Amino acid sequence: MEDQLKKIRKFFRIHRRLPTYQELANLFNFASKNAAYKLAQKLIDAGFLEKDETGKLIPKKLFAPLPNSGFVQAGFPSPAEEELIDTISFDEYLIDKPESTFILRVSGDSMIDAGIHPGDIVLIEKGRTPKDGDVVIASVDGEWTLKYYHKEQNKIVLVPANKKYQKIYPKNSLEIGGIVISVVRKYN
Amino acid sequence: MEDQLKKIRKFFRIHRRLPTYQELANLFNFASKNAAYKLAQKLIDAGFLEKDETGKLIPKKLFAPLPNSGFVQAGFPSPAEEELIDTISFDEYLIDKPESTFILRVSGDSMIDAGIHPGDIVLIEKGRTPKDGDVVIASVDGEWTLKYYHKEQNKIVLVPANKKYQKIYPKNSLEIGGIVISVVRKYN
DNA sequence: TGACTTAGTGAACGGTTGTTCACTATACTT
DNA sequence: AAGTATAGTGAACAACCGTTCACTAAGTCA
Repeated sequence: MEDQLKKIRKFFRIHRRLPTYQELANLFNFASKNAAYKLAQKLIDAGFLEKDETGKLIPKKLFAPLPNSGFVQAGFPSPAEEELIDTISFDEYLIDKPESTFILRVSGDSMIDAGIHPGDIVLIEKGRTPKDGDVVIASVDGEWTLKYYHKEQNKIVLVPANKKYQKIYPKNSLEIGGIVISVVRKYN
Repeated sequence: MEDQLKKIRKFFRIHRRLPTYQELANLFNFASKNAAYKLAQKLIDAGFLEKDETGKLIPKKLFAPLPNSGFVQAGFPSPAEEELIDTISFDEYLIDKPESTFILRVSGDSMIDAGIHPGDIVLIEKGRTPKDGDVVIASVDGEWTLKYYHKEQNKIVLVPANKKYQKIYPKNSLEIGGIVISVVRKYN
């Protein structure tokens, strides 16, 4: 089943859409569309694909799981090996709840020691209760900044990841805009 | 034209595929498919969309540009505003050349001061000549590691972004696996 | 052995697909 | 005022769409 998904993902990567049943049949050298239809149905039942209300195949939210392409120091994984260039959909990998997730570009270096640099893009999910240690976007003195969310004996502390800045003990109200669920950086 | 793209992107986000011409017509309250057809053709000519060899619409590589959702410190951008949850395709944003890009998970902390942490995912493009200051994946003593690529009077130096480690002056052969074009980190 | 599941073939269906053509109404030039 | 783009209508075309049905061959299990 993994092999079949691999082929379909490859089609998806190349054509930027999922195949029709005829195309699916060609992909697997089936003489009949129906074989493809049944295969697709099986993959749908197994939760790997989805269908439109019009019957068209569409990618599941988590269509392509992250390929286990090995660790950097463990010998060089050849990208020529098909499996490694198997597309992952970063969209679906990064975003669980599209309706409550949004994007910000980071300015300032207050979280630089947490690996969040100016110019990076952060994905923020709102409406979730922050856990101790989460990176949150919070309103401090009318300005929104990124900080670690910590608790010290039942009191909330906002901690920057940069020695240049100080911890913040919010006095009255503390507004949390959301918690940072991922960081994306692109060079050049 | 931006408004029209917005509607199409919204359809794409919801349905996980681009509309047919009939659906496009419904989307814009056109009575005729042909109006949609012409609109699509215009957007294709302007470089915002693409067509299959079968005529179907497919997303451009850079289909949805990154929404300019403002900087963190510049007042809180409300995600309720439609435009902000306008999907960006991270895939297309991050990956220019799918055929020569692959994914690695980072182990080790040799680039931690560059904001590349253990567990992060790096996107690597192979076959490109590194520029001074690029982060590259290089083979050092038979092991692959991430390092800054620098030149000191015509000689190549591999510089880690962590004071714990030392610069490497490669003696004979130096194998560059590719250059890091982006970093993706997901929390939890 | 015999019953049952699974995987694929092949044909058929009504509806939808992308595309083209001829036509109309509105707006923008000069 | 006349001419010309631009935007949308409506109908038509063959080709293809998803889906269903009846059937076959191979494998599995008891």
